[in-house]
Amino acid sequence: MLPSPFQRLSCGAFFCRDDLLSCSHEEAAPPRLNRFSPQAKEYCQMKREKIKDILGRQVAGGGLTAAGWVRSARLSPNVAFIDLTDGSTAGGLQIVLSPETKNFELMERVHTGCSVLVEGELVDSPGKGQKYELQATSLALLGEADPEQYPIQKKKHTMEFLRTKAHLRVRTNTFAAVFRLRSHLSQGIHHFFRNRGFFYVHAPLITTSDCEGAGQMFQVKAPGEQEFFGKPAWLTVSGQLEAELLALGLGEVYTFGPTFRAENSNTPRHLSEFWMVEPEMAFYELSDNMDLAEEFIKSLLSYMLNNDLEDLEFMQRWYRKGLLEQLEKIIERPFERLSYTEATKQLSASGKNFEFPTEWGNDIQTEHERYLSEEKVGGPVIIHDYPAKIKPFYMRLGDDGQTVGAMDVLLPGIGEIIGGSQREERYDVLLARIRKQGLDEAAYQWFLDTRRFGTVPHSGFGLGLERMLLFLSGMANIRDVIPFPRTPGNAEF
RNA sequence: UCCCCAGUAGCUCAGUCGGUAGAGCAGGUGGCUGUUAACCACCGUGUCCCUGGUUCGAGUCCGGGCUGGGGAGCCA
Repeated sequence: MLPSPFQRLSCGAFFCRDDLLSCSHEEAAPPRLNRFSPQAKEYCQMKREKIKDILGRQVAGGGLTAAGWVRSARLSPNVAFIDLTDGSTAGGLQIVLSPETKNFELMERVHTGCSVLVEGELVDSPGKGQKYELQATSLALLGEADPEQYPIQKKKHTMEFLRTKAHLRVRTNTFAAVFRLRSHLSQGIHHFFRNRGFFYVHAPLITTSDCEGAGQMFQVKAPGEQEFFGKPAWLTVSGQLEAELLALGLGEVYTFGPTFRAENSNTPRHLSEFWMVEPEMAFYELSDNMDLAEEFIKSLLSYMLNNDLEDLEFMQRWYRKGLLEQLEKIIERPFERLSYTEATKQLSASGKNFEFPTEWGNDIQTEHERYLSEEKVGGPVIIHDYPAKIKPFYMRLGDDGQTVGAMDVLLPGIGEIIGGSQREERYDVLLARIRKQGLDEAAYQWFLDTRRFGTVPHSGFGLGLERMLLFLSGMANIRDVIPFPRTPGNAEF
């Protein structure tokens, strides 16, 4: 464990060891208090309380200790204010200091970005904008932030600028809210599947199956000439194939983890490293798959409204008007379902002057998706049963011999959020499709084995975590809903 | 990868006809008993993205490049 200048006492308060701050690692000596907090001993009277809990109190009154980062500070001779946040909640705690506050003079060094520890009494706030405020009895400055150098100012910054400060942007209201939403969304995913008896399985991230169906892959190499795994290996683009193996034994499973695409995609909706949820279910046909996908999205939105309404309200206020209403509408209404064939007919009949052709056999383009989900339906749309020739080998061939049991869920403003299919469970048909698409059947022997031995109908889909988060946060760029985005030419932090 | 747009102070931007740059915010100093985008006064701030060219003279015009953004493709 690294020596830290900050030590946490059993009471929960912090103090600073200046022997560690000055890097003279004296042993055994009783820890001396840091110059910023000569009175820190007294903070051991009380445990530090999270601002979320403080603001959630039924009534004011009583002493407490709060610690966090200064969002803004205002100082006059006889009164000073700190807007304090500790990440626990969207709101800040209003700290009021007076010359009677111990170490009031430290306020001259308290600026946006500083970390402080404050002891005081919680009172009803006479000011506007907050219910409670903390009347500080003492102040400790844990970490200064030179206002001439600290890049985050108490004003609006552009997302582009904050992206270059990804190590500090979590200290803004927006990014703290987004990352709390991200955490809740992840929890909501596990919640949904656990309630339905699905098992959480872990697919490998390193794979030796070239061509998992989706685009370019990152190659994995160890130092030296030899192939570390005995053959070329790559980072996975999907856990689907392995999830299928596990579903054909466990019944209903899901993976949830990072996945990697080496595509040179430069858009607000693509990452080189992103997180994907991939349920895979035995004994599910395509309609069951679509039912599950619809329930899944609705359940996630409900979960978020029930568990992190505050951050959603923040995002609605600053980033997307009408966000909550939009989410509630989606929960209430059935998703529109359209076969690919019907969809192309509607596109052709729309009277729109599309750039790309809408004849049967062509892929659905972004402009088509937007028309269907934003104009025609005005809500989520599921397109199913696509032409076989534009879809991968593992999708189940329909009785017509022309279509496969694929389905995409489109969300307004986002486009494709889910892609899935019923899997081809018939050995002969699957083998024929592998051969037809020019793939190496030997590399898929283990995959084919599941169809040779005890095969059953099964289905699954993949949902992009960041796209879901984009949708429910109202953020515009996918690079702003993952803490440290990886995109072509960019892997800082 | 293709198309379009942008790059000027710490941040957001303006900069006219080619004549060597200036606003707001942030910051500093002083003032102010309650602010919450605080307020009032004063102060400072520049590789005008890089590179080559045209010109007496380039932030401004032209070529090449880099970075960022938007759109498209690929996809989740």
